[in-house]
Amino acid sequence: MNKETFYVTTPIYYPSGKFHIGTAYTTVLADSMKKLNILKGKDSYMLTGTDEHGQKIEQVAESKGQTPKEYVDIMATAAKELWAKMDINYDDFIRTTDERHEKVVQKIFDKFMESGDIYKGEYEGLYCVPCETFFTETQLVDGKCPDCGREVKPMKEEAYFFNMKKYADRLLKYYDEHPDFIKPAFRKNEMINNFIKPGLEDLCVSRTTFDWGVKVLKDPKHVVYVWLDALTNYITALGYMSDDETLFNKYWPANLQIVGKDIARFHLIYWPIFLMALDLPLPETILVHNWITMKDGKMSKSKGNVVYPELLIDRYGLDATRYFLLREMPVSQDGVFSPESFVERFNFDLCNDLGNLLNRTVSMVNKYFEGIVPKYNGTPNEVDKEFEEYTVSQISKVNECLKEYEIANALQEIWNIIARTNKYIDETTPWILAKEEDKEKLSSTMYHLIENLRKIAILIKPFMNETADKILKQIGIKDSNIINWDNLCSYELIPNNTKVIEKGEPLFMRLDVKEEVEYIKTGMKK
RNA sequence: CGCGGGGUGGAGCAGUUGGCAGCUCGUUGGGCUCAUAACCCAAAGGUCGGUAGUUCGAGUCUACCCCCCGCAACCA
Repeated sequence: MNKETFYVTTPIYYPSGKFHIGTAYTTVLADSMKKLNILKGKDSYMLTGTDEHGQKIEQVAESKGQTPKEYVDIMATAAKELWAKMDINYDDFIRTTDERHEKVVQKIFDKFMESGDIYKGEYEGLYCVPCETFFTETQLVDGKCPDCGREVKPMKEEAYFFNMKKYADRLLKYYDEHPDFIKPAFRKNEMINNFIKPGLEDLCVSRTTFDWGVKVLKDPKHVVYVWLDALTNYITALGYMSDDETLFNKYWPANLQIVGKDIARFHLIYWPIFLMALDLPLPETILVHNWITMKDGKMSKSKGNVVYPELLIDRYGLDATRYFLLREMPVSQDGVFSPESFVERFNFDLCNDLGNLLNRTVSMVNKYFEGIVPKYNGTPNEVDKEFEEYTVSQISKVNECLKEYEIANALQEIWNIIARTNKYIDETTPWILAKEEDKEKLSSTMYHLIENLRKIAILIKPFMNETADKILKQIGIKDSNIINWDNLCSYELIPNNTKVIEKGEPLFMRLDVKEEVEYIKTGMKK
């Protein structure tokens, strides 16, 4: 009943087009953290969703001859299909067009009006009449509208503003007192130097130039403008200010909110301030990750270098795709996607190191012990002892990385265990032990190999669930009590008479580099 | 102009509190046969962007400079 809780969120994605691997990355990251915390025995909850309001959606829908609602319904369905395909274990999918969300946004807006945090003012900007859009000076291309290239002119419109200035000092103090609030830490300096120190500007929270949004109850010609609508999803989804606040009371504040660097500012400044204004606790950690880029820079449709997750999943499987994304993206730096690196990681890490380790181990247990894993006999020799010590120390390294949400490093440390386990086979040379009929040593070696495979399976389970289960199945481990994070370090858990599968099945089949690189390149151009 | 990130053997990257420069891939040579032509070992290869300084000692600290990427405010 009183299990520790873990609440993780992704951003709500803006469905102005198909989701690419960047979006998939964020979601996989969140999903992995949820799965990890389930393995740790926590009551875990994950939220994702879509941000469906705004002028751009209105325009995209119109260009397709659909109403905004028709359009976002299609996109939300597509998103859910993708997450199902990617084994994303979310608990709730919030849409900003959900009634439960809209009603609470209106309540929050009213509350801020009453408290004086929101006031009526005038929004001044450069307006492109044909596009019906405001732009900032820096957005303009040669002083003209970036969309249509026509002249823009200064315009004013009535708008509501949120008083950000008032909270600037409190925010700085909060940053200072909560070093884990922002990860990686350099993002904090970026926010302070660029936005807070020069003086926060108040945020425009309503517009009158378009309709596709949440109506302001007390002034219906206004719709709530983007961030107040979007950011509050993290609490409206939990039922905050609704008739039933059970989930909210249980899971808020969030333990981890994952965002891309493009929306860092909104989550690191405006979001905490909104929460302060509501007198709510702030999330424990907001993790800002960088982007997946291509060799020629950012992914963009015009460059024809966009990679969609389906391309990789359909041909190479979900786990290979998830592994690549998590392994190749160092959260605090941009990671480069290339077909070559994808295929190489697949072959080296998945086939040669992991797949082959399982295969040779299963084969030996069958050959030398009729498939029955021998009993544990401690560490009868130095080699076994050193092997156990190494593995256990690696596991604590993995935990350290995960604590800091350095997932790529965590995977690297896990793969070090895999490499060390392969090396252990060469150190112990079971084929020679078999010839010499040194049953004691041979038993210990086989037991240690199986035990390490159990550990490896658990370690990768949050990231590659299906592969982990395949490994456990092949080494004959069924008892869920020995498949959890807490007893990861123990070496005494393989039950007597555990029997490995008779004929090992390859986890991953190696790829022809040339052929597959070509395949991915072709797929990227489509 | 400002702010943030980065500049480490052929490629991609690690290098917390300053102390013989590491990893993966590639190259070369060797070993093994349990295994998915997989696995293991070894070697070659770096004046750690530049200059000056602090120090017994700096990739790691200080100052200045050069180059690359991103951000620059209401654009999801």
